[in-house]
Amino acid sequence: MTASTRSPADLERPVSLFHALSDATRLSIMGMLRDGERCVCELQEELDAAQSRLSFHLRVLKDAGLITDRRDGRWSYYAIAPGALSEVHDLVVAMQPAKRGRALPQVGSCCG
Amino acid sequence: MTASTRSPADLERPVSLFHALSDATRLSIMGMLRDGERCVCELQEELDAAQSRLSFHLRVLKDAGLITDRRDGRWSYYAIAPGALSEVHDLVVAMQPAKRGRALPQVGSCCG
DNA sequence: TCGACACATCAACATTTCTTGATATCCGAG
DNA sequence: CTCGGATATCAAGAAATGTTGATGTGTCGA
Repeated sequence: MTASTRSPADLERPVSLFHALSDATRLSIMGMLRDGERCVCELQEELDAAQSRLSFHLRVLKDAGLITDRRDGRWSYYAIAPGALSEVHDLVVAMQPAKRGRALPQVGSCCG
Repeated sequence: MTASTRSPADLERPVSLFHALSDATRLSIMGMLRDGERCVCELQEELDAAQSRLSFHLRVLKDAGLITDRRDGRWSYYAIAPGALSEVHDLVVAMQPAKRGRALPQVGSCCG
C-alpha cells in the first residue's frame, strides 16, 4: 500500500479535521482563540451568533480535537488545542507532490 | 479590524479550500495525484467509484483551485494545482496561536 | 432556597452536500 | 459519417449538516 492508496479508516481523522475548519463561523472562532482563551459569552458577543448555534460549532471543533474547554465556575473557556494545528499542518505538507519522486506526466499511458 | 475579526467575504476562500479537503473520496484523489497527473479512468478504477460521482468530486476540487485539468483527446488529466496547497499551508500557519504576542489567559475577565 | 446567569442539549425544520442513474458532449477510429 | 469510448452534466432522491427556539443542568449570589 502506497501513500496514495489509503483505507477509509486512515482518512477519517483528516476528514474530521478539515471538515471542522470548513465553516465560516468555526474559522471565526479559531481566529478569536488565536490570541488566547475565551469564554462562550465573549465569542457570542463578538460573533453575534445565537447561543445554541455557537455551542454547536464549538462542539464540532472540540470533537475534532482542535480546541479544548475548561470549566471555571459558570463559565466555559475554550482555547486552541496545542498540537492540533500542527497535525493539520503535517497533513497538508504530506499532500504536496513529491518533488524528486518521479512525478512523470505519464502522458498517453492512459487506458491502454 | 484585527486578524481575529474577519468579514465573511475573507472567509469564503478558506472555507472553500477546507471544504474541498473534507471528504474521503477527495482526499484519496489528492493522494493519487501526489505522484503525478492522472486521467479520470485511472482514478475511477483505483477508487472503484461511479463515474459521475468521481466527476462530481473532481469538480469540487477544481472549483476550489486545488487541482487543474487538461484535456488531451478524449481523456482528461487532473493534477494538483501548483501553489494551491501552500495556500492551505499558509492558512493553517496563520491560525496558530501567536507565540510571543501576549496570549494572556485573561482568566476572570469574562463577562464583567 | 430561590432566582438569574452561562452554557449544553434536544427536537424540528431548513439547507447543503452527496449519490445514483440517465442523458449530453466531445473525440478518435473505422 | 457513424459508432463507441471518455467524460461532463443534470435531475431526483438520500443523507448529512446547520439553524432556531425550547428546555435542562450546574453555579453563583442574595
